[in-house]
Amino acid sequence: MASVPEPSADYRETLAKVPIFSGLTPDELGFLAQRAVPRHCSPGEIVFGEGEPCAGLYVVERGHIRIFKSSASGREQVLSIDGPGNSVAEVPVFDGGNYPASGSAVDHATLLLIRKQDFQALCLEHPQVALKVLRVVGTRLRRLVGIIEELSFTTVRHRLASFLLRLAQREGKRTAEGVEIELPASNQELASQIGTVRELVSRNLSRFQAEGFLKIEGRSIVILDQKALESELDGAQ
Amino acid sequence: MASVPEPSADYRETLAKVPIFSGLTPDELGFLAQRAVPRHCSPGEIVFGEGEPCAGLYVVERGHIRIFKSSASGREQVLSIDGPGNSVAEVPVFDGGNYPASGSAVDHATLLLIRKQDFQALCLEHPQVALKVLRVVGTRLRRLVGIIEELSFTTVRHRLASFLLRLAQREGKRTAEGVEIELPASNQELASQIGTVRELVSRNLSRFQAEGFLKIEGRSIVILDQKALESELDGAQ
DNA sequence: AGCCGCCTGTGACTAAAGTCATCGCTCTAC
DNA sequence: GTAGAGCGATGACTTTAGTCACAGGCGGCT
Repeated sequence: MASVPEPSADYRETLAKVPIFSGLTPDELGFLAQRAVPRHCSPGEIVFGEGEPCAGLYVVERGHIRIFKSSASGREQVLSIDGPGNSVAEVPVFDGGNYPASGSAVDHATLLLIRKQDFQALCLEHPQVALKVLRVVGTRLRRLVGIIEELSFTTVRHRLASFLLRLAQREGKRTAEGVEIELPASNQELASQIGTVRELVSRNLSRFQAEGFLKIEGRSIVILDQKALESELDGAQ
Repeated sequence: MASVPEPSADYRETLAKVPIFSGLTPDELGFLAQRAVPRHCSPGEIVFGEGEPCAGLYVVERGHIRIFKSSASGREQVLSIDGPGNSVAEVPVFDGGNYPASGSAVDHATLLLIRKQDFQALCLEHPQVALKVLRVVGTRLRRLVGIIEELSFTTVRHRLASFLLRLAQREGKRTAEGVEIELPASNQELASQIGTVRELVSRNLSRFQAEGFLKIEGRSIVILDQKALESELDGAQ
């Protein structure tokens, strides 16, 4: 039964790994750790829903959180996926509004909730923390601008190519044939990450395969001709 | 020659009106005002270009700044338009990166540049300033999420309807027939604000007119049937 | 085994989005 | 006035996106 961590584990270790808390002393981390509310989520579970009042900020300890918008007709658009060491929902903590999008757990995830008022107090005492949050939010904002750019200027084919290349760069394994990458759990999920529907993902993947750019092996893919995929990008339409 | 303001005007007044500086004392405002670099821009002039290193944050004193992305093929996507009292380019000041998008003056605009290091110093001394910046950035982030939502889930027709209604709500004048609003200078410009091309704006406006929703009178429009326009929104497709 | 739920892949279709070319209007410069 | 630039409207067309329907595969469960 080694699977359960120490019952009343100290969260300091987790918090110390989070960039926005990197400048804090052990005491200060302890203060936060004491007040943090742990939460476990099963795959698919909603962590917070769009429009709900904001309880606070979540720090991801284990697993991944998917931030997304959903439409009336059931489509979803993923805004970001955050893993261990990331924080999510920093924004509504500061502007007082509700959550602007929903968050769900991708896999089994462990989170720490830092309550709004605790966090604001911390920022007033430690201005560097606020500056670090600004940096994190800045990155988030850049990512959103990137999504807008892709949605506004490019085709599904282009976005898929760029998605695959990004995956390859981050977690691709070099093999004899080419770079092997692991696709998201389903085409539906991939579709919501690049802003389209399941069918178009399937079709465009097949087409890439037919063109000899890649080889599909179930949920993993081998990129055979990376150059060709890259050349899909510069036309930028 | 009354067009030129006092040569060495004090910028404190301007800065005092900016939300992020609202908690500062006159002395502190004076400190900033002394270091601020004034800048005048003519209509269409580029204030900063995407990818350029960030000099600092701009406060809009007069006129309007248009923040936008442009594509290789010449299309543009407007991210926001900020007027007097707003600040622009807060983000790259904090994350150290380059400007994520370009900024251009819509009309004759007067700006104050607050240099990066001055502003960071201010935030460290006055944590509340950082918190206020976070609030502003939060608003910006929400707006971007809104754009993504519209681009990803809706049609041009829908976005146009929602754009007109937003305009009507903010600056519409009630008349006997309906609400009168003033369109952006050109259809091209309107197109980049809702993420499409000139022709589709023209066509969809005509179509709305043909359907009796509105009446086009040059660059201004009278919304005759607001309910009808609103009902374009809920289908959310 | 047999059924169910969930996923993929595809063909056939509709409907948006975007492109291209053209016409006509208006304003400005000369 | 006249030529040219710039913009709007519009028709004809191409391309892309999205929808619908259905066939099959795979795994879990009873």
